[in-house]
Amino acid sequence: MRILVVDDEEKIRHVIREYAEFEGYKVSEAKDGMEAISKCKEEDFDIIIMDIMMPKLDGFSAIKEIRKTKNTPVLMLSARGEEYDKLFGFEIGIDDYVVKPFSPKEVMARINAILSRSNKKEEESPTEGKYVYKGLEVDMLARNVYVDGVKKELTPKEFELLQYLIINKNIALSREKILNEVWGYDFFGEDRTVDTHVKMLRNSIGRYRDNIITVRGMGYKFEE
Amino acid sequence: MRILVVDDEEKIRHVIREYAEFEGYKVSEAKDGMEAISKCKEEDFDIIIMDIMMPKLDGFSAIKEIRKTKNTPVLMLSARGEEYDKLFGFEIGIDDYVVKPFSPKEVMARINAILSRSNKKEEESPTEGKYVYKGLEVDMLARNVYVDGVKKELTPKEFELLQYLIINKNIALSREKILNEVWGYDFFGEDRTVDTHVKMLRNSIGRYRDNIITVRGMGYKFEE
DNA sequence: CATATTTCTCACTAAATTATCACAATATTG
DNA sequence: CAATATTGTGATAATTTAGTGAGAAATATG
Repeated sequence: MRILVVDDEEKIRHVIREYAEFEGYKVSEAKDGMEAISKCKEEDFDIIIMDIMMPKLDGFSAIKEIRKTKNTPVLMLSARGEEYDKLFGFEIGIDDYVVKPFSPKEVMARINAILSRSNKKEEESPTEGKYVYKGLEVDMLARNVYVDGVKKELTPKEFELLQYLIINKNIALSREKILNEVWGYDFFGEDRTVDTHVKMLRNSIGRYRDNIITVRGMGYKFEE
Repeated sequence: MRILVVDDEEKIRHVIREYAEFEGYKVSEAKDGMEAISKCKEEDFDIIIMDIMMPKLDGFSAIKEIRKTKNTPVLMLSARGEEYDKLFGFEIGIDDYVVKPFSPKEVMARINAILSRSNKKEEESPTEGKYVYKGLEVDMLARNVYVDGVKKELTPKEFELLQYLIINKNIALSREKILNEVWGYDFFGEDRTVDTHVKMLRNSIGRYRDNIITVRGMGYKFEE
């Protein structure tokens, strides 16, 4: 089950993500209406959680646009009072709405309610559990890395980079994509930064350094 | 599974009873807050369905009173608009709510959702019994902590934090997640508060302080 | 309702991490 | 092979993060 959370506040997105992931949903985020539309073009979601007031493009307009091609259920978020009346008069179908500040439990209950109407089943994401390749062991939950039985202390970025490479093992990843996924869309630095972190990561994983392959002209990949 | 339906309208109570009994629940009724309180003293319910506006004692106050001794999940009923704002600002956890007029099916779906969630949680968390690691003994029921045989007096938060870390041992927990689970979703304070409590907890558990590992850029974990 | 305890925030410090740069090394191309 | 493009890497400055003591605020206790 995939959820798209659209809100300009990082904290809101995060809290919904936390709860939704706990219940086994796969969560994507967008920080405004424009981003929501493009994410919906890339991927099919089972439900969209959408704030009304956002920079660039507001929630109503975004839904209007998305609904031209898809019929994804929508749960609206709104600040107290804000647009309250419009919501009910809105000509496009909203499946439910919640007023901020909300309790995450409530939102989850509503998400579950909407989704149970159109039920499906989901898969396990490889982000959890342990990845083991020869003497390289990466515990995604505990955030531990062992090389031939020896625990290695990785910095947060090193770990997240390794995690991302492993999740996408055997796939060549551009620096840009790596920056977007590991650093976040709000990072506006050099793409050579990736190189430096790959260097450090390689140093941290000893003889498995060679499993991080340089893809010339593009970026890197982890190869088994 | 026992349900308590609290509403001053006989018709409402009746329709919920019909549906709930059909699904195998045992249903009790109360027609106002006072009656609800006394019924809860007599018997333990698995869930309470409670209207807000009622004669004698309203739903909020009744829940407040009941929650002093029990932690029964609550599904609130409310007329549209009525007390809407209060519901969200309500300091006592409501598990869900439904706006009248409602469809009985929807109410049943929500009841089932709440109950399956609360059952799950009990199974997953070994909150009962004792946790022993070397000379560290944590009695979850008695809320006692012994370090090498010496009893340590922890503050409530210290204990709950330790308990949560132990229940999730070997899992890296973000500050945010810790706040959500230990402090509750209605806590909107600093996430550095966790740090301070970790500091105090570490001081309280003597040589086992090192088992509470700092996960840089993320939070903490308890490691055996 | 005064006192004690607990909880939370803040400010400061020390330490770790990160990003960038410059240059070296290596690969690619004509 | 020389010229060019691309990646590797050491050094370092800037930034971020966690530990902590002090004290305010909230809560519990008698």
